[in-house]
Amino acid sequence: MTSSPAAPDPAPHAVGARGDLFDPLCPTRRLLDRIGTKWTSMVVKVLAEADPAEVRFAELRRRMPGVSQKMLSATLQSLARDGLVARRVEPTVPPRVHYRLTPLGLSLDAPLAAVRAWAEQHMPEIDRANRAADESAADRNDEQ
Amino acid sequence: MTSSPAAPDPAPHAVGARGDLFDPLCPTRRLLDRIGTKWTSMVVKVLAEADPAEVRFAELRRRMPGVSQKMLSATLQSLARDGLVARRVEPTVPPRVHYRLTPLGLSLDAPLAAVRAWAEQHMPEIDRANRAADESAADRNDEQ
DNA sequence: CGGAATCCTTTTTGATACTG
DNA sequence: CAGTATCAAAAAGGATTCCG
Repeated sequence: MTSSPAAPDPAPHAVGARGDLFDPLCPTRRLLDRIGTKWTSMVVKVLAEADPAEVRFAELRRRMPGVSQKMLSATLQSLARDGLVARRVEPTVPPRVHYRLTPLGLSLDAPLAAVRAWAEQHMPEIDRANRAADESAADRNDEQ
Repeated sequence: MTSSPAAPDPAPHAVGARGDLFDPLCPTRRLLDRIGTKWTSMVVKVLAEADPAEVRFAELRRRMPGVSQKMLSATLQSLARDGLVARRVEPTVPPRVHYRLTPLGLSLDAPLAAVRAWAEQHMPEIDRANRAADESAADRNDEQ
């Protein structure tokens, strides 16, 4: 991925690694680099569906089985930097940190939901295609 | 990414690296792992917009500045395996290979177009948010 | 509690060279 | 032309430890 959500990007405005020699780093690519980031779109989904819109870190983690706190933290920072989630810290003695989607983040949920819907509808077909491809490969190995 | 589109995946049906101990590897995640793959969604876009629906490898490459032929090849293989693109080989002496979207692949373009549209509409906001975040960071460094 | 920092491993990507 | 193979670099991800 071009932009790194995990690392606090030392040179935030240096768009391409070696500069934008080629494509103008189209917004779509940049966005997909972000939402492709393993946990990003899940955070958006979970927050979009959260009923009290604000969710605490630990609770968020509980709702996303498999995230390490490092990745969740990095993902949330990245989303906050992008203005998609808002962070609120209660200055209590063990601090309580709440996250929620901004209006911008919420608006992203719509197109993502479309992708989700497509995935749920068509992944079986993709799986079938994969099995078919595997079989053909096996056939080619058998034919002698 | 969980599934590797570049490498011909030695164990195609082993969904999770350590098994699906947690989430059932929801279809959405699996799909996003694929379309997050740097070039996948661009191939879908380019092929969806191609007027003769079929495009040759070299032409495809020309339309996607920055792809290495290795990655384009890997991406196309992955998409073909998933049943999203069809491959047609003319058995001429230098072979001509054409790619086109399958109906399934074409149907994926719709949700992806929604994401693209969102990106083009809102990336300026995201950029603004990033600049704001950078400034705050700079401020925090200046205050002594 | 919510992280930040560090270390280490796996995956991904790109350059380059070679082939049917 | 359309790849494959190989190698090296980089990025992502996870585990662990430490801190306010």
